[in-house]
Amino acid sequence: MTSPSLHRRIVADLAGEIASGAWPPGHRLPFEHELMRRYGCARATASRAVHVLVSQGLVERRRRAGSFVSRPHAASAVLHIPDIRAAIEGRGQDYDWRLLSRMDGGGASVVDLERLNPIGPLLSVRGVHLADKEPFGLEERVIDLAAAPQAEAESFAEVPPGAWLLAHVAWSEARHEISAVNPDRRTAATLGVEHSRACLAVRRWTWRGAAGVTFVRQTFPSGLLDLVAEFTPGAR
Amino acid sequence: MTSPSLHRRIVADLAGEIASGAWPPGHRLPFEHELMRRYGCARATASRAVHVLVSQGLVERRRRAGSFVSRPHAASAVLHIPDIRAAIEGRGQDYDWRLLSRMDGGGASVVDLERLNPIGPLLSVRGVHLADKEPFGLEERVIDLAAAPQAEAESFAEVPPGAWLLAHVAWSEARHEISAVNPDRRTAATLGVEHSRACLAVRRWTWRGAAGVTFVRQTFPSGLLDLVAEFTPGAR
DNA sequence: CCGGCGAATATGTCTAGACATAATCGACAT
DNA sequence: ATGTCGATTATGTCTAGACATATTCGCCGG
Repeated sequence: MTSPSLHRRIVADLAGEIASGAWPPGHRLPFEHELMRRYGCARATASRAVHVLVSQGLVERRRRAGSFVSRPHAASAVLHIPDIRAAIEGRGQDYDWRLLSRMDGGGASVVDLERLNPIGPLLSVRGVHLADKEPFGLEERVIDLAAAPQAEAESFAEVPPGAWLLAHVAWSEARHEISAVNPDRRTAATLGVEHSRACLAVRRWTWRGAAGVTFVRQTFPSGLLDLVAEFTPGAR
Repeated sequence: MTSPSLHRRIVADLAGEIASGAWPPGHRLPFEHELMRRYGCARATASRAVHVLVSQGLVERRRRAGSFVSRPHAASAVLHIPDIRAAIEGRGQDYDWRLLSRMDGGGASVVDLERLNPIGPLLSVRGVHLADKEPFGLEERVIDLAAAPQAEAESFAEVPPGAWLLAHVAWSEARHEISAVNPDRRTAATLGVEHSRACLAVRRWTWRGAAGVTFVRQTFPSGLLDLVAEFTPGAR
């Protein structure tokens, strides 16, 4: 047993009480002065430990009142955004990208584009992710050329736009909406599935500040891709 | 303009440089001593500001080398776990819960149950969430009675087990898997939809430490429920 | 019984130090 | 060229204070 640092030990002790259920939501933590006494440390150290728990969402603090185990735990989890290439190769299959079309203008619904709030001319890219040459997922993407001017010179014939954007464009905010859909006629034909086949649809908007960077709609036939979200307090 | 606190201002300034793209991934932040000079503060204050960015995942620090804008940004987002009742009432509809069955033992696939790692006897609950008396989603749940002994005395005829568990049982870890499925015959009949109708399926395992608390499989016909995940650096 | 006011108190923020530690860099020797 | 070693340096951790500020609680008067 190494001894990392005192404030980490305090964090671990307090988190343990919470995780075990001994301190239920709403329970008041020991005051900083009590922690000082218990661990023989300065107030800054006790305070820092409790702040770590606050930043993890485990604890809420109120002046004069104290620190409390927070309730809403259940409301969120960390969603792992899959890298499609990695997901396919993780299944032991070969990854390929096939560009279907690349054109100026916005090839998405008006509602979706409005939410993006683009400021410049748009570029639309449509293509298929392939696993062992079989369709794995359809990608329909709109890129704001004001946010990613270099995209104009990129054909996206070899490199899927998702990977390209990740490497070339900074962004600060993203929103994902996940739903199940029956594919429309064109999507079903492209993916080689029936209209009746359930598909997982991910729509993602990406912004830098208030300005839209890109919107993408990805459609995966059922069974090919699972999205995973986890909640683990100590993580990060 | 109010002036909140100095370290918050430093955090905001640094985060702004990162969000704007001015400091790309890999860029080195100013040293703490440089921040002390620039803001006229003590080192602890500068250090605290950078630590906040670390806890947000925006920055990584290496001794002697300095602090750097971190790369992997894209890999995760915060998934909002919907409260089904709130989702339905948010649509302006009335919420209802109809219990279909409540029995001892595990009514789920062996694989799903193994992952749960239950330690006590199991209770299975099956029921439907209703919006304006129409089926909204099917819930099939397994509860480990060792983790939630009070569940034995609860009929779940009035209260859906999700809400009940949230209020009565503490947990520390959860895993969600989201997929699109075509409902099997029984599920389709219960939900009043065709087998061809795409459905969103959420499977959720909940643990306290290593011991399983509950496993649930929820199935929603397409169009009724969207899952939303967001990435916002300053959030929390 | 209720409402307002003041005192007590826990956290919020910050300073000015101190010593510890790991990583880097450069000088030096091989 | 290459490898070793020690000095340097930036962060890691912590102390012992200080003043600020929001809440709560109890007292007291109406």
